[in-house]
Parts: sequence; C-alpha cells; structure tokens
Amino acid sequence: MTDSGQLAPLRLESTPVLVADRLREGILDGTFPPRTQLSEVALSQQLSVSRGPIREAMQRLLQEGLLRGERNRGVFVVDLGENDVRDIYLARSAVERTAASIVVSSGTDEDFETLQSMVDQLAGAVDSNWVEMTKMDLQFHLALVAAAGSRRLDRMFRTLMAESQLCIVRLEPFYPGREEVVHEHQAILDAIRARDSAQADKLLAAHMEVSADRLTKAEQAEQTES
Amino acid sequence: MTDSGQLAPLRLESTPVLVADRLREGILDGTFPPRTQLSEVALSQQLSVSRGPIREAMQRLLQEGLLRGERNRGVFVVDLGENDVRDIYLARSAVERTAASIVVSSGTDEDFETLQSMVDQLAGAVDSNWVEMTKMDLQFHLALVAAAGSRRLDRMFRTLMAESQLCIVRLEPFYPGREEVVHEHQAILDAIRARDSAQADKLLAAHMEVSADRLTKAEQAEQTES
DNA sequence: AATTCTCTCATTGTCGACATTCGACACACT
DNA sequence: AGTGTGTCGAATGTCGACAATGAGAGAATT
Repeated sequence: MTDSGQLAPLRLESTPVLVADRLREGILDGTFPPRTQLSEVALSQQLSVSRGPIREAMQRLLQEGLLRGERNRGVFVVDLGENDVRDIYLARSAVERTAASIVVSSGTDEDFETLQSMVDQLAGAVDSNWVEMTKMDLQFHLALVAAAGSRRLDRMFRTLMAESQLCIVRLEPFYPGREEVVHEHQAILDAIRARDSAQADKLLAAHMEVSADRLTKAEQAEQTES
Repeated sequence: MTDSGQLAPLRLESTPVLVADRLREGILDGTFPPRTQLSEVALSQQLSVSRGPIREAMQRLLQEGLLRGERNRGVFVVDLGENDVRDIYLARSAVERTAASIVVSSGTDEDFETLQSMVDQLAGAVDSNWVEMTKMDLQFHLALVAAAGSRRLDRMFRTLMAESQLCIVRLEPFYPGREEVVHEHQAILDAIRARDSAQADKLLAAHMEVSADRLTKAEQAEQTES
C-alpha cells in the first residue's frame, strides 16, 4: 500500500493549495484566533511567496467558510456562535448518518478494524493532550465517512470537521466526561459492526446532539467567566 | 420586506465572486461543455478584467468541484460519470432528508405555500422548455433546503445542485416521464405538509433513487448511441 | 519506417508596482 | 460641546510583464 521504492513527484500540489493548507492549519491550531485579520503582505513575507498565491488560497478558505471577507477591508477568521455550533452538528448528522448507513450495509472487516484502531487511539489519548484527543475524535468520524467511499460526503465532512475543530479547540477547560466520549464512539462502532442500522443511526444522532450540547454549554460557561 | 426608499449599496459582491458566478452559469448552461479548457487570457479579454480575478474565481470553482485543475496545464470543466451521478444523489439524499425532517417538524404555512408554488411552476413547465423544467425541479429542492434554515445544509446543497444540473442538462432526449416527476414532488410536499415524517423521508429517498436511476439509464443510452 | 531528439510556441505560475478604497484622526463650523 | 468635513495612512484590488513549464511539430538518426 505504501509507495516506497518509488520517488513521489516533486510539488504535486499547487502553491495556492499548499498555502491554503498552512493557513487552515494555523487557524485550527489557534495561531490565528477568531476575528483576527489575515494580512496579505505579512503572510506573503512569512511564506516567501507573492500576494497572488496568497489571495488565491484565501478564496478557497472563503469558499470553505473558514474565513470571512469584507470588501476592500480584508479577510478575517470566522467567529462561530452558538447557532453555528448547532448548525455544524446538524450538518454533520446529515452526512455521518448517511455514511454510517452505507458502512452498516457494505462495510468490510478492514473498515471495522480501522475504525476500532481509531477508538483505541482515542482511548489512549484520554490522559494525554487535549488537542490530541479532539483530533482523534474527529479522525474516527473522518474514517467513518471515508469508509462509505463517497467523494462528496467526504468533501462535505472535511469542511465540517474543520469548523468543528475550530469550535472545540478553545474550550478545553469546559469539556466534560472524557471517558464517556470514548464509550460513545465504541458503542457506535459496535452497532455498525453488528449491522444494526437502526441502533447505529440512533446512537450517532444522539452523539451529535450531545456533542452540540456540550459545546454550547461550554461556550456559555466561557462567556459568563469573562 | 422590500427596501424601496433605500438605495442598495453599489457593488456588493467582489469581482472574483462575480466572475465565478458567470463561469458557473456558463458551465451549467452548456457554454463550456465538459472537458473544455478555460483559458485565462481568453476569459480575461471577454470579461474585461485582468487574469488575477479570473484565477481567484477559478480557485473557488476548483474548491466546489466544478473545475478540475492540472498543474502547469490549466483548468478544465469536470466530466461526470455514472459513479458521480450516484454519488451526487447519495449526497443530496443526505442533505435533503435532513432538511425535510426539520421542515416536517417546524415548517410554517408560509414555507408550505412557497413549496406549493414551486410545484405549480414545475407543473406549468412540463410543456415548456426542457432546461426550464430542470431548473424548476431543482428550485423546489432548493426551497425545501432553504426552509430548513440551515446555512451549512444550504451551502452544501447549492454545490450539489450545480453538479446535478451539470448531469441533467445534456440528457434532454433521454429523460422520461415528465408528468410523473411533478407527481413525485407533489407527493413529497403533501407528506411534509401532513407532518408525516416517515412518509416524507421514504418518498424523498425514493425520489433520489429514481432520479439517479433515470440519469444513469439516460447516460448509458447516450453512450450506446454515439 | 519508426523512434527519439530538439526546437518552438502557447499557456500557466509568479512577481512587483500602481490605483483604489476604507478607517481614523484632526480640524472647522454651528 | 457636538456634528460634519477634509486629509492621511495602510491595506486591499487590479494590472501588465517576466519566468517556467509542458505539449506538439519537425528533423535527424538508427
């Protein structure tokens, strides 16, 4: 499955894509907090490219909804409110439940093993870094969607995943019940493995609901604190 | 509800967005058939703008999946195969069924009237232009998603709608049963109106299935003909 | 005759500079 | 003192030109 022995082509991705990836990474890991302006000249100096590729990368992130643009003013990192959190998890529910129903009916043992390893890694990250755990959480869901084998569900989910991470990453002290999260994922996987369509759908829907609740609660707690 | 008495701001959309809209329109109405290369210089001359905005608009359409880019070669209009048709309607099913479940539980009479007028217009377009009917078909589904009030479901659907139109537009002679299409939409609306969640979900899923079948059949017919 | 090599040309990728727009500050006026 | 206006600065919006890449045609070689 690996391509060792073969030299991968140099620069397979275009510069705008490369820049967009770096910017997305920076937005998601907190380097660029919400509402910060992304200066074209500053970025072009830091990344040693002209403003052209920077602007093209920004158009991609604009389309993704990770950036907000004001004409003749610049682009800013989006600031997601409670409504957005609910909306994101509603959309994720739509995507993931459909993906799960496919995996239930036509998932392979290999798919299940991949998903199980994701849950195991999530369990292993309980006592580790907070960011690590959120990433593993999302990796499980990404693997679930990937197992469905739908290019478009995958594309839609990746966008939603980025937005989810953007919501989660700044709420570390407020997010409760780490062990519980692991169990929820394991239960979902078990239902899928048992080809129990109704149960998988029910658990996944509940998981989305609960996750959205946790985040909105955490957000309210954060607001009252400041 | 209208803003008469108030002057609308001039140039509310940025140039790359304007260009992207024009290009999308051109792709969907057949001006740029699949696999056509979009030349930057040619477009910049036709639209009287520099290559910069053109390139930025292309990045947006690239992200949407309407264009395919080859490094140092240029961008081309995507050519959607049978797998893509099935995938598109799978993704639409995910989005629209979720939207429908929301409208079933919290749709207003105003929503229903809007949807009914869409069905009526669709029925009125049965004997008219083919393109007009496909547009009205999609407009109904767009209104359905819009009634759910979810920004992200709406965004995802608009992308899928463009891809759907791209599939449908070139298959006029092969698409059967125009009257039947109208009845399917009316039945879906009736179920939603009756707040019958299960029935609406069932009909919508079936509608997606049937539509995808029609298109793949039409595509096969087209291929054997040529 | 087929293949390979080279040259040419069209197209994209990138860059630096100019034009334009908007926000902020200071000033004049009522 | 409050409001409106004018100016300044910094950022974006746009443009034209240069560099680099890849494809195709033609000629030379085996």
